[in-house]
Amino acid sequence: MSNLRQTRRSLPIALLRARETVMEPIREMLSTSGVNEQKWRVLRILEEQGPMELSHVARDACLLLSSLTRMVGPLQDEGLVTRSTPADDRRKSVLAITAAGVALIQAHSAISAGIFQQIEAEFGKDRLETLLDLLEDLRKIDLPRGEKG
Amino acid sequence: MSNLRQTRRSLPIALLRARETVMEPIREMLSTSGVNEQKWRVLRILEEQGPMELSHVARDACLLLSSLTRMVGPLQDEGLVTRSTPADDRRKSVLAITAAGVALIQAHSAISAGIFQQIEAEFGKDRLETLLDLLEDLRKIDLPRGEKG
DNA sequence: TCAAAGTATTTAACAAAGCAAATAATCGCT
DNA sequence: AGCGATTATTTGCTTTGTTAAATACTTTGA
Repeated sequence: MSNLRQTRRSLPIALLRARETVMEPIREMLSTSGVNEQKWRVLRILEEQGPMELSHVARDACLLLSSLTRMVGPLQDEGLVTRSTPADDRRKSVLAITAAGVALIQAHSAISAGIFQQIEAEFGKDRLETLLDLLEDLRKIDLPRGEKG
Repeated sequence: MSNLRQTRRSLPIALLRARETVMEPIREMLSTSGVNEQKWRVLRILEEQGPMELSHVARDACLLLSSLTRMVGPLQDEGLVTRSTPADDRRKSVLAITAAGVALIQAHSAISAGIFQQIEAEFGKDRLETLLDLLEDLRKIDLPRGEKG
């Protein structure tokens, strides 16, 4: 009945648009790197957190496990990661970044840092900190997850 | 303060993860709607802003124009949008949501509002407002765009 | 009026990711 | 040993990203 013309702000769209803004220069940087956005995320996560199980990498990189599985082969072929099976649980598969993978990230670290600094300069250091805090906290909220089935 | 953790916080990944958190229940909602995330965005934008040129819809929905073009046919076939060519400039193509499209959105508006309310309750109303403000401002910053060529 | 330049959209082709369902290998527990 | 749960892989299909080129229309200016 009540038809309030609610141009209510949409959190999903706001997040998407902000991400597009930030990713534009990063995508440009990656266009000369030989890896795409998803592979870049995987490498960064492995570099920061060390060897990890596939499912944990998928969770942290926001990738489906099946998508991650599919890209591991190419990543190995490019010499950027290695995989191994821990003896204590042979269902698992542990991914680790190679020296070449680290080198790839470091080769772009200057540009990457420059982009981040520009964002910081344009946006303000404390506001950026606040934003990062809020985003991390948002990640932690407990929404009722739909159990399919 | 302690310098235990060296992990630098990544804005792109933080944005992506926050978005995944928010989108999870929304994707579940959409799984019964017959439209995917992208189509949902297009319909919401048309519903809120009225008939719009394709390129403007693409910009607001964070879609490539070619991707949007590709989905217009199916959206028409499903009876959710109509397109027309304005007489004053026949290069353009204007998209408008149909009654069925509005009905589709309204059929899920209760669930959608519920999700948003839960986010608000878990996260806090003013922090959410702050987050939305920051995200919108981030969108406005002027990063040096790479001119390819 | 006509050609050139500009704008809006379309099309095509390939790589890649989402998604869902089936399969396999392994582990924990009884 | 055997059963159910966990972890990962595979597969088939759909969709989008991406790039480049083509098409259709409009504007500009000689």
